Amino acid sequence: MTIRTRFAPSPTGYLHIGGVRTALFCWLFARSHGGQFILRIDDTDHQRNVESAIEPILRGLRWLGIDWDEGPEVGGVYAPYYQSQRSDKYQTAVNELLRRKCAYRDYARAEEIQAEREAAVKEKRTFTYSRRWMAETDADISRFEGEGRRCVIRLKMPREGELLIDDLIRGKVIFNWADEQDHVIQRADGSFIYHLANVVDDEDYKISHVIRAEEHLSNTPRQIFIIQSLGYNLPAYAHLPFVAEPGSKTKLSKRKLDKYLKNKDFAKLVEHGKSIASRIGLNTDDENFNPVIVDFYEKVGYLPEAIINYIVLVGWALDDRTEFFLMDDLVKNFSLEGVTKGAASFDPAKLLVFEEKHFLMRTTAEKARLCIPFLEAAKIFPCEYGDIIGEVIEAAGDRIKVSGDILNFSDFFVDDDLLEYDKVIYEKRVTSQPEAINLLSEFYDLLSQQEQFDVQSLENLMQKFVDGKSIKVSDIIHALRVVVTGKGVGIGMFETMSILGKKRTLKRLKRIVGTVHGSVGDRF
RNA sequence: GGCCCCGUCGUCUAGUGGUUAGGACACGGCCCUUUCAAGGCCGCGGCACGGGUUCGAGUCCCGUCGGGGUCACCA
Repeated sequence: MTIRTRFAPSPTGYLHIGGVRTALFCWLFARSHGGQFILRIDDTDHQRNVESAIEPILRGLRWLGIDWDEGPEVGGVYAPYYQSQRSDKYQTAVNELLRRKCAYRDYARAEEIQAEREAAVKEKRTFTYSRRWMAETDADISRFEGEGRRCVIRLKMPREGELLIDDLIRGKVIFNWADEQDHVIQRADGSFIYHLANVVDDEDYKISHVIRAEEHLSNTPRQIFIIQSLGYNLPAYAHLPFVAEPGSKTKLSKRKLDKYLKNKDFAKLVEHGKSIASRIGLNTDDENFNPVIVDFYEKVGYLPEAIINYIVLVGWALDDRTEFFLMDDLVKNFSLEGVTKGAASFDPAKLLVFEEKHFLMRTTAEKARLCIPFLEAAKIFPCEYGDIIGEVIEAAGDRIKVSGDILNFSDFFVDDDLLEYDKVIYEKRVTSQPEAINLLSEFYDLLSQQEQFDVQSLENLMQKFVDGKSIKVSDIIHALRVVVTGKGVGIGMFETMSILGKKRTLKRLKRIVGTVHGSVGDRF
């Protein structure tokens, strides 16, 4: 049997991180068995703007390396892959269900059904529709229509017996048919409900394994009823636990950002993302600028393989020690048996660890290629010092974990006369230190006579300088850092000067100690 | 509330009757240190509870408790 799985997103306009996990597991299962992965758009209830609402989803999946064999933009033998374009198939199925008396026309008004439901709740019993407005004969139909009623089509569910589902992840799950409702499958306006469309599509597309989130487990019986009624092939089911909120078991939701921000690690993730996004002119107030949505990571410069590596481990494990995976490793090793049953919460801190590991694996040239777009977006590139980017990246080492982090080192690329200073740090390290300017001034003179500008020579020079004055390196180096880089933190000071070179280092120093041996200038 | 699912360190997990319950992240301490990272070493920390079954239970059974999902003319 050919393994065929599918991921069926609704056109919501964004790709949820939990959706990614589901899609990834479906994709991995198909790929690891030499099968096919199908993408289908569940747009039965959305009429407008479908194209713009699925674009972010398709782009997100592609960015992550999750490609589809059949579906939007690639077509396939069972096209179309949009539910909105398959109404004729659904109508045929509904007619057949009606013919086989597995479904019926129901003329109840919404309030009438509601009244029955409320009565059941009041009497504390399971609600079971009386089928009072069920029409199975032409006489019934004309009578109800004579009363001005309109009908929906409902499933005529069994009212006794059990259903056993053998789920690949949960094992055997038993449902009582009597607990199930006569669900609507076609609305009064003629449109179709998800459950019906879903089953018809899975049959038509020859889906062998339905791998989806756990929230669908409860509505599997009604789908199996349709499958059995129509004589379709029963797919294998695998219900995945969902991705939960940080530190909780509740399903992760895009709309609860405010709540998640109370989590320290989550807040840090957002903060970090915002600091990058704001520098490249992105609107960080956009509701989709949110770590629950995949777009966030792409915008800030995360590596897709890091997201994949992290998210696959939320609810799946190979063994007791292997954590680092590339896509190929996953295709080789993935199996549904490794999927865990409990909901697993999203851990922003651990995600960042995977990002770091994957980023550090890249060569300097690759990192540069990833970082440059951010410098361009921040209008720092193109610039005349562009060729030192490789040196900066190497010196920065793991201080750059995400491509956008290169912006923390933009001071290397700005014009020496336009360097901006962190006022607070400047005050602390220079203005409020009486000796600072004099020391820097003397060091400036030494530097200007220095030929060798490599790290070791500069370090030796500094050592000699402080030894001669009976002070410590730390008594001057902080002031030196602010003056040369504008910041209080950064890569090693001698590396910094070495990368900038003698000319630029002196130029920057001179802005502050320009009035040699003089007082603090009113530079800003 | 009915039905269904789930329950190992704070978090992600390994564990398929006999383990000093393992790893990773986070956290704490020490070392290193010109800042920030990183790195090295050490440490804290868990089988939800109660009954069974068994020579022996995190692992099997029952119950309790806790968490979650679902009960739409949403998907």
